[in-house]
Amino acid sequence: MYYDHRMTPLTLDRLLQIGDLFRRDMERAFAGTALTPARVHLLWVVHHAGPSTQRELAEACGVSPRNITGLLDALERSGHVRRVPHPSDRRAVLVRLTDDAVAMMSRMQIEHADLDEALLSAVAPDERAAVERGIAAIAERLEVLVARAEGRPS
Amino acid sequence: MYYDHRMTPLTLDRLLQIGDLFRRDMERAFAGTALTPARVHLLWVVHHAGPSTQRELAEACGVSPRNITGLLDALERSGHVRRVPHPSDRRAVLVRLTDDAVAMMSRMQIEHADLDEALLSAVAPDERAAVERGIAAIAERLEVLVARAEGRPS
DNA sequence: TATTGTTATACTCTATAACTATA
DNA sequence: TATAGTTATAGAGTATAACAATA
Repeated sequence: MYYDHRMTPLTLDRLLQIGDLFRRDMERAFAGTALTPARVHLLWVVHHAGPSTQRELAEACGVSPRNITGLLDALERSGHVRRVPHPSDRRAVLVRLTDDAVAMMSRMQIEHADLDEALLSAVAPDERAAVERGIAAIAERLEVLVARAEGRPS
Repeated sequence: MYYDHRMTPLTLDRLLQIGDLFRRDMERAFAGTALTPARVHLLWVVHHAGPSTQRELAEACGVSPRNITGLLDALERSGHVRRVPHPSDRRAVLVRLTDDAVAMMSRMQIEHADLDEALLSAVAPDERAAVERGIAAIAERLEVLVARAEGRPS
């Protein structure tokens, strides 16, 4: 929560507020279950990438391999993923969603798209295309600025 | 990181990506110091609210009072805040920024506004007003949806 | 009796470093 | 020698519950 509560918040504050609201809502939605935002994100990555090694998942999530081990331990206990042997590399494992998890992620993907639509419907119809373009442009600009600050000019 | 990497990401994915990029950049910027995103956010709240009780800060940050105790312990050790006696309630303390922290937060506020401008300058000038309106509308809509989901119809 | 903040405890997310088993 | 994943260790953020001092 890095946003401000002044009379007229900066657009950047609004953008940060959106991320926080989303995360908080996800935590609430999964309260009492084994799922957390980090674990759901990992499921999301596996859902879209298909069976993957832990190394690949660490890369895709932008976290350390060790962190993936811990998240997967929890997701395996809760029955959302299985670790199966890699067919050609006995060091590695392939992470797969269970059938239940596949069904859950499919539902979640639909809800995600529904939420996207519900949010965009708050925009004036004749401005919607501009808003979608603008948000994409802002995200891309920020990506460039962050990459530059990290010293890897993209 | 709840966004997707498909060819044409949903606008919602872009919005979540923006929040993650911002947080990651802040972590990088403060690496090696005592500051973290949660602590900076707390400084930000104190900077804007003025001297406050821990109870008030917990409310403003949306976290437990116990959590504020821990964040303030670290910020006091690092010389960013002081706890001073409350003038009329001997149970409570007033949290104040140190002079150094005030100076730092003032600089940060300027940088924050500069970043806001840098991001919006990525938007076509004739669409900028629509994009600002649209993002505000999306944030407000999401706030309503989350409040409803939490069972406190706003 | 209610409130402010702390101590006690616990869980999650995260990281680095050292180690094992394989390549 | 390099890579995939785990064990060991540690720090940060978060929560609830029990407690002290004060209101």
